[in-house]
Amino acid sequence: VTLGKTAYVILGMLALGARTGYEIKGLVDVSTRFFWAASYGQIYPELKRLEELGLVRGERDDADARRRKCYELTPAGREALHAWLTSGEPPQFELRHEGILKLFFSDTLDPAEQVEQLRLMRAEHERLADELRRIEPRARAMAEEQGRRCPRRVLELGIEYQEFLAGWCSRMERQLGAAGAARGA
Amino acid sequence: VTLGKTAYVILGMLALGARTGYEIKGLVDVSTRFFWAASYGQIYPELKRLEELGLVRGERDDADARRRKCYELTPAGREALHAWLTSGEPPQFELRHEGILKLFFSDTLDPAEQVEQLRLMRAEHERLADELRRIEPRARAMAEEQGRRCPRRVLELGIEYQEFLAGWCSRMERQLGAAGAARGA
DNA sequence: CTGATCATGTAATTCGTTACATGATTCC
DNA sequence: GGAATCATGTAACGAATTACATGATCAG
Repeated sequence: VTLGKTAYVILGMLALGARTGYEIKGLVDVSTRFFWAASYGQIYPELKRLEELGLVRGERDDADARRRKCYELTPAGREALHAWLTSGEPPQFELRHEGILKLFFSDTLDPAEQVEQLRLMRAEHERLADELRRIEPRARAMAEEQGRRCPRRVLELGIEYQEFLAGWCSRMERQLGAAGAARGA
Repeated sequence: VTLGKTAYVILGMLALGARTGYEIKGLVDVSTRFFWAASYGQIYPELKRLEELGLVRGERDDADARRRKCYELTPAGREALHAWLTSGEPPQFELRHEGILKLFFSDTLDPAEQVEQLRLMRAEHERLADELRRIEPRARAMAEEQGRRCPRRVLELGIEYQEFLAGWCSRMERQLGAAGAARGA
């Protein structure tokens, strides 16, 4: 039985201290979401499946007013997580970017229209960069209080990544703007 | 009826001169694949659907030794493509990156193991950058012979993109390597 | 004649999102 | 009491990959 990558998101979040499906989803939404998203529709069934596989153990505490089910990693789960973290396979990588796709086919557009699409794409990446920057305090706290540096490192990569794409758009806008102006003059 | 993004890949490739499903797939594999992939399992059914919608017209020529079906854009198809290219919605963007995901959870690994994972991730992005560079002559030819500049622009973005990620890994490897050496000394 | 490439398609499966259903608790 | 949030789950759907099936043509 091979686990999907999303299973490791769950195992990883449990290792970071999340206990319920709800908490996992909450953490994902302020961290891995930007390079690996997950929805309730995946998380709850996958938790059940991981329990059947013996990688997590779930317990419903009757004393708990919220009728939540708290999970924790089993030794086997911890092992599976570590095995994945150190496995030698080239990591899966997949991008779907509608903005770049449009750009690819944009030779029939006039420069002004192309610039407009670039602006739209840049706005989106700037928005994402902002969203990430708003998370920074949380990541900094985690690094300082718990000594967990990786989430912050990855967050910083995320910000640079969004800025890289926004910056490329910006440069391209200037280039096309100059070309358009030259033609117009 | 709203079209999926992959429908626009097909419309766009037909606009660029591809005629059959096979040719579309071939072009996708040396161009958009890196930011929007498509398989036969999508292309052929989608071509049929686009024909029913009147956006493409397909013809099977009996004189053709290969029993292929040649498609072309209808005016409605050209319009749909142009409407999408100029639409004001923020472009869809989705990334699934296992390497970054691993990194996020890597606080339990020792520096040497972390560096090893970074090397793996960097190797992958360097490989992709190379793959893209091998396509460049094709894109340059298209720009010079047909005046289509967008594919080349996008290819250059693709190369810079892969190099950006490889470069980040490289920097991080050095950082962790230095930290590990300091600890070891 | 044989392997590579051209060529079209379908079926099964996997992965993931969205929407829905339900209800408790906490804060104001 | 009412809104926000906590909390768990399922069902329907959609998007995409993979594997399979089939066969023609072309280059050596």
